[in-house]
Amino acid sequence: MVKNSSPSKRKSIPEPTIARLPRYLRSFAQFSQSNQLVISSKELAAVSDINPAQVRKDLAYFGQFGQRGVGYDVKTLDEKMRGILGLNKSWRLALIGAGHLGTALLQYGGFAKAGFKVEAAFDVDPSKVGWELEGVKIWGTPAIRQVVREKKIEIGVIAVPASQAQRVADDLVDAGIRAILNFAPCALSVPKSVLVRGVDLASELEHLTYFLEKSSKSDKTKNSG
Amino acid sequence: MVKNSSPSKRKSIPEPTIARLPRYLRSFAQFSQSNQLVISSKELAAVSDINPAQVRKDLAYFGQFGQRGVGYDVKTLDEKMRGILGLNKSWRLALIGAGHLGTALLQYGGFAKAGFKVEAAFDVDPSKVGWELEGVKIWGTPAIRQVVREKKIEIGVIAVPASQAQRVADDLVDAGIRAILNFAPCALSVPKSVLVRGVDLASELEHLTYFLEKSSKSDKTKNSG
DNA sequence: TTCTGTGAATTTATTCACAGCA
DNA sequence: TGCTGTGAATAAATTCACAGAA
Repeated sequence: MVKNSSPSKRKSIPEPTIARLPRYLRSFAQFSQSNQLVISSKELAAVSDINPAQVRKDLAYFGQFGQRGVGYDVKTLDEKMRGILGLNKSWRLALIGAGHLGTALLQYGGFAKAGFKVEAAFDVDPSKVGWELEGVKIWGTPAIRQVVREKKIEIGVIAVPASQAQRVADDLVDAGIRAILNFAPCALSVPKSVLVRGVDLASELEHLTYFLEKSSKSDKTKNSG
Repeated sequence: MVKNSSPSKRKSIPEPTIARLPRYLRSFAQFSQSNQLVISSKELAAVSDINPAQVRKDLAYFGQFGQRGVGYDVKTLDEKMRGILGLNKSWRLALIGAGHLGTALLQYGGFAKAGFKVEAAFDVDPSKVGWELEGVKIWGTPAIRQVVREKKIEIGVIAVPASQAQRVADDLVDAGIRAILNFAPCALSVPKSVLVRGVDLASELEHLTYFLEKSSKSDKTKNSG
């Protein structure tokens, strides 16, 4: 309906490109640590296990950050990419489910480092309610709507069993959440204005076993053929 | 080099197809529960949020499982897909890192249900060594090589901090592991005979914020234009 | 020279559209 | 009629290959 004419997105960015940006970000951190100020697409490609032309194309979608004959300034590129991923602001998160997975997510430094601030945690277990976990207050699940609304929380992280996930998602949607990261192994139905990203741990293993199974089978074929 | 002529893979299967198989598996479970014996590609597509033609093409890569005018027998399809994903056997897993994430992975029933058996857990913390976690014995990390080899463990799940991940991966490789699922936010360098799949929790959030940031920006554009 | 930025070529994945079977 | 299976058409992503800037 709307013509795509804004200068920041003359062509729409391919999904796989977006998925690669966080990987580049990790690489910049690596290079920064070893005081390397400039990187070439070739180097970046090598550590990210990607084709150099792909790297250049990915970066070029967002502007001309490199210098011909030289490469890319690590710091500049890091800042630009953070801006593109929306990591210049501190996003307000809610964690639903204060079990082991929830605790792992809070402890794991990656969230805070990338500018995510967990504003509240929720759990059904009354013995947990009122306590703090890694400095984050735990509320009962009935409080989700009110607290999420009051604290203007933008992203919900669902770390509850599959049986409870849809109910939690409904509450988050009611409270005006903008995006959900779902660790429960089930699909969620939400209005299409709300972004959902699912991480299914068992799926990842099943993807591995597909290849293991396949290679076992071709070994057998080799012997019998 | 080698001509691809085996009947089970006349054409090589697209990666995205493989990634969708676990999703189909979840859907079959749903339909089985509600005693629906037959599904059409349309129904399967609706719950999986995929195009029906895509569903048919995905399934047809592996054989002709459907019946024209009718649909697919849920039970048959479920069994076939499990076979293709290698889920008919019980895979032997090692969990490295018995912190909150490791515990969450053990507790989360999805692994056992999909036929994964965690044979041993490992941790650097001496106070954990010798104890059991969800019925799985915890060993010290120096035991990785011996235990993995003795128990013929095939898949390693790395749930340790990034700083320790590469060392752990090296030990697993030495012990003859075939695949690694890596939850540490870093790339691992392993021989190419070993499969690695990384799950980066922060990346998933960053993917979400990219879209949130973009929609915020286009809102502003709307007002100023 | 070296390395970026980018059209063109190629490869891969998705969707259409319909023949064929129940 | 209703649905699968699949070539053909389309769309999307990757890679090549080279012009152009430092």
